[in-house]
Amino acid sequence: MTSEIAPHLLAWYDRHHRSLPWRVTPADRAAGVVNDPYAVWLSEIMLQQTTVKAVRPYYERFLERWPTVTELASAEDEDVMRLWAGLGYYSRARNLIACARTVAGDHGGRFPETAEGLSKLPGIGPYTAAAIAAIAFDESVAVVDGNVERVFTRLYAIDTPLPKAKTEIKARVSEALPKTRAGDFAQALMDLGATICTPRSPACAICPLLEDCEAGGAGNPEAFPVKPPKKAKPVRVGAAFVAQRPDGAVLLVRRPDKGLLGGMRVVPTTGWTARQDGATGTEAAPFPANWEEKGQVIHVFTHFELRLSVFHALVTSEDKSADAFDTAMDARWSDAADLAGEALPSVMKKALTAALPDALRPRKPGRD
DNA sequence: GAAACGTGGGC
DNA sequence: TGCCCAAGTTT
Repeated sequence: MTSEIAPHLLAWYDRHHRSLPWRVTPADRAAGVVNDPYAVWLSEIMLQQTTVKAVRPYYERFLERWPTVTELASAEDEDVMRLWAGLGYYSRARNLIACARTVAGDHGGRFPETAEGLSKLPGIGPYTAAAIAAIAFDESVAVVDGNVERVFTRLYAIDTPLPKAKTEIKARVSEALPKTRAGDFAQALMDLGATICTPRSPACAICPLLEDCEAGGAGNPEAFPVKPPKKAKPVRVGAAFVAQRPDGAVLLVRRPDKGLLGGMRVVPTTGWTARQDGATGTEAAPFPANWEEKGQVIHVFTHFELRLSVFHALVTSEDKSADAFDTAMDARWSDAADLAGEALPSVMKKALTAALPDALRPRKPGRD
């Protein structure tokens, strides 16, 4: 029998859609307002594994600073990393730059209009390609993200563990696709997942798809989706060294493009290997100075917990060694007043604050 | 297919 | 407090 999912869902979406800065409302769309593919792309990249609440201010700042993909393509890499700082998953920012330059350079400043074309661009995988194609170009494609996985495993009580269940989920979404309003359908599914069909305590009583839903009918929606067990999170140990000049400037280096915190600014650190012992003291300092331990920072990454011992030293003119810290790691002194605006990941903001409580205040920190 | 890759918020 | 989670992609 014909699925009633799309009509039920779209009727609900017309009344209850969320208002989001990157979104054209159903009413606007009906009035002929079109989505800006650049805005859709930017929001989709930022929203990967990231909450709407966290994304909103970043999205606004990016769009104001770089209103078009061509302007973003011309941006300095480090300026992009600065504005991305704190949002996490920094390879997204590096891929954002690469993608903008490809679109500007190879596609005349226009995004490809199909999921297939979009998926060839850096940072755009199966989900994002489908989402942009549906939302910006109204291509009729299945847009499957974590929300959609949750909604559909519940609708059909799919108990195959993720990610193996993805094939069946995608097939079910495809057969539920409406003939029109592909973008609204995708966004409606995500809104439903975010506001009604939530991971815990879903609001089945007010769900527009309750009569279509197997798990909802059975009263066990929280049994879905089935996920594989998680692995234990190892602890890693290291040290961070905050070198400061008498004028307050702090020595920063740049992380390599690939890997953890790639392309971001940090103070000199030891490696963060899996070892539990060893170089967490001044013997691992980047150069000799009057290092003093100021505290410890614990920061939890996706796949390990980091315990960082934070050292501080006032570097005088006699400490030539600090200047010898050369361009291989792109080292430079950051003025005290500039520090808060640097491309510092959150873990490094914690470390700096541990050494210098006022270091990241917008105004110049306290004199020495 | 599994592992790497950030962060802040909710309960 | 600690675990889970959020519009995934890349290698």
